[in-house]
Amino acid sequence: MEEFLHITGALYDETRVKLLKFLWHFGPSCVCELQDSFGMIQSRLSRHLKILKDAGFLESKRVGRWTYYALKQELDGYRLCALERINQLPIQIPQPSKECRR
Amino acid sequence: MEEFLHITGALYDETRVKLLKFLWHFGPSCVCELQDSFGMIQSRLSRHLKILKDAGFLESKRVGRWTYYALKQELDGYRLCALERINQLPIQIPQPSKECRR
DNA sequence: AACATCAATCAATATATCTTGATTTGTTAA
DNA sequence: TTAACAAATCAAGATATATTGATTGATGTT
Repeated sequence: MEEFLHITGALYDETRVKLLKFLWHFGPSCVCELQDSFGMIQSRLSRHLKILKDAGFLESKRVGRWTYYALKQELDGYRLCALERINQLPIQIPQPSKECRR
Repeated sequence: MEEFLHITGALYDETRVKLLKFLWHFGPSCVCELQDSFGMIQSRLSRHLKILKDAGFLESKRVGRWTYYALKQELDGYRLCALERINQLPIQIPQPSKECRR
């Protein structure tokens, strides 16, 4: 139960849904890129990324000063089902910011 | 997006998850039965049932004084996927109360 | 009609979550 | 070592959700 609520809680936020779709489309991104793309301050994004990571959707890798977040490769049935649904949603996600891609 | 958040919001609550599993196992139930089984007051259950209904999981039918809530027959992909996951969860759900089954 | 029963809704409080700005931690470059 | 940058964490306030008890609405019974 605890894990299920953890997952659904992570999915119950517009920003996090958009982050999942963004990462699906554009691949691993550092926080500062997401900051640029989404026009949100750093602490806000860090928090949402942490929630998605803790819920088992994302993994992170530190490269130098940057931390890259990406969808986990092996998503189980329910998480995958949710992700597929999210990708079908007709929602606008921001474009990746070019200057921050490294 | 709105609908997706509506669905996930409905799933993000322990009582509602248990209600879904209960209704799956024991079929249509009136509010007063759920009241007995779950040991919760009426307004609390009414509210949760309304949320599940509005999110497209339940339908209700009035029979005399009683309102029976039941899982919708035609659940789409994502709702069905969530429901299957819920039924796999190793959680305790209350037994149906015998005196209120009519 | 008067009353009892079942359910929905409302108001108030409690609890949880989100957002922001500031601080702290970790890394790289000068 | 100092400075600059990227990210994580913390504290405070704002917003949303949950719970309770009371009220209202609807149905059935006497």
